[in-house]
Amino acid sequence: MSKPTEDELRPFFATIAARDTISDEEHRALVSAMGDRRVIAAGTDIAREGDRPPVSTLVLSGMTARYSTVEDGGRQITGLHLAGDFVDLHSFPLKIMDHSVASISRCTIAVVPHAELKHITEQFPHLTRVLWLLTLLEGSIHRQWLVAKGRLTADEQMAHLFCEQYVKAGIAGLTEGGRFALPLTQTQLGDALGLSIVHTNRTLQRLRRTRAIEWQDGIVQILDWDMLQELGQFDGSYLHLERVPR
Amino acid sequence: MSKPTEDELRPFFATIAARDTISDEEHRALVSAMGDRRVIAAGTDIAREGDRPPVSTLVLSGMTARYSTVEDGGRQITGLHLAGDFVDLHSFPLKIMDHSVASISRCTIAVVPHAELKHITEQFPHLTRVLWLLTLLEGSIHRQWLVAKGRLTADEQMAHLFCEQYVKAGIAGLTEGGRFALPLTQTQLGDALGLSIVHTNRTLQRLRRTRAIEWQDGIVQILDWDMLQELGQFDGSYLHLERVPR
DNA sequence: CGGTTAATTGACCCACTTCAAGCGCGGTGG
DNA sequence: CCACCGCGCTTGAAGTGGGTCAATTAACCG
Repeated sequence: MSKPTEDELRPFFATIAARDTISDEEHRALVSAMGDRRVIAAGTDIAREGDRPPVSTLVLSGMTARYSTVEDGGRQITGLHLAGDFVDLHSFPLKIMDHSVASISRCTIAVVPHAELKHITEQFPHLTRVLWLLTLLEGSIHRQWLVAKGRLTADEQMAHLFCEQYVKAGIAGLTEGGRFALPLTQTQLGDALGLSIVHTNRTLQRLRRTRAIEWQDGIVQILDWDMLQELGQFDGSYLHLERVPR
Repeated sequence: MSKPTEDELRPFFATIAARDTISDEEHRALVSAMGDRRVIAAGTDIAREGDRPPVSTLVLSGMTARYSTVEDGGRQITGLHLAGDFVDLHSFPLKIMDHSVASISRCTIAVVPHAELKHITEQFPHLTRVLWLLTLLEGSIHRQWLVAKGRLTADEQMAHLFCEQYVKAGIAGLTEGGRFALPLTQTQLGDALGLSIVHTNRTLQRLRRTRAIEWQDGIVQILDWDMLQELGQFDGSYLHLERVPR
């Protein structure tokens, strides 16, 4: 149990820096709002539907997913989160979780008490707008997933997801030579795409056969970014990668 | 051209009041932030993808939709908005529109300059959290649509959408005797559900045959709420209808 | 070395799409 | 006044993308 190091917080500040500049004072305010870091095993629920968490969770390393389940036992993953993502920052204004968040791999997380966030909204209006922005990026990604699920084929949708994860990892500084970690099982990938396992497997085989990507042992290697982007009709502008004063 | 009346703003304040209580001072701050009201014809774009709107738009009457288009010309509606909805409040922190918003029926709208919203974030931290909350409800609804699209059948999904629209209209005070306005064409309904027109039509016929709803001339009449809710596996908790201090 | 979980494959089925056509209605221009 | 058009809705028929069921293999693990 200890505060997260500046190094562990780098992906977080990188995701902010990709959209706006914050002052040293704002930076310090965020750092001092952090509670202790914690390591959690793969497959652990971080927050559950119906919870009223007194803290929000920042991912320092590893991958998490938000998901909901339906009556017949089906599961839909509605978001994938890596280091730098404030997975349930929205529980600060919303108060009650309307879905669950779980670790997918072993993760390091830091929690930020809602009382600290409240203090930020009272003392740092610009920083508040930046945090607000972070929660809205989520919504933007949700919309893109909706478009993909509603109007693209499974092949296009899967390519789109790989594009998105690659760009997101890049922002957080977690790519190297076109490689990044995607420690998902095919079942989980299918739950994110809203596809059956069988079809997920076959779609993935087709995608691999295009030689646009490789994916082994939880590591994706981009082989042909242009092709992948075209396959997925990917246009990253919904990720709002412009440094604009907010 | 004139400021919106208190009467026109009632649905807006009702959507807030369903989640939190705001002070008279906060109420006045919102009212005074409003710019002139405007009437726009059906089928008009209010904001377009790529725009950098200097204002956010509040719907006073009528229905609007947010949508994106894909390469083959397909359109996906990612949200439906009625009186009381702040359709592009998220453009305040995000700055750039990542999708378009259009009027579906003839609408009355009011615009709120971003400068006014900025002022609110500087002077009214609690009100800021409430506005933040409003933008997060959007995300919550997006997630629910994702779950429906990914894991429910077309019949379930359509029933779910009718449930959601009914509850949302109720919050805004726009229902009466189980009736509310839903001035969509079947094509638009299909675009919201991510279905073809033909299948939308047939799914709607099946739904009508259950006698859970009637839908004529843009007016929905709920006939059997329990059945509709069950058909759509609808649980409204994602709409966050709890008055909780934020 | 048995047990479990992830990935894979085959076979069959059905929910949803696409293509095509027809109908009713309101609007419009000659 | 009517012929014509476009749009929204509806229906039929045929095709297909993706689901379900079932079984096999491979890797890991205690």
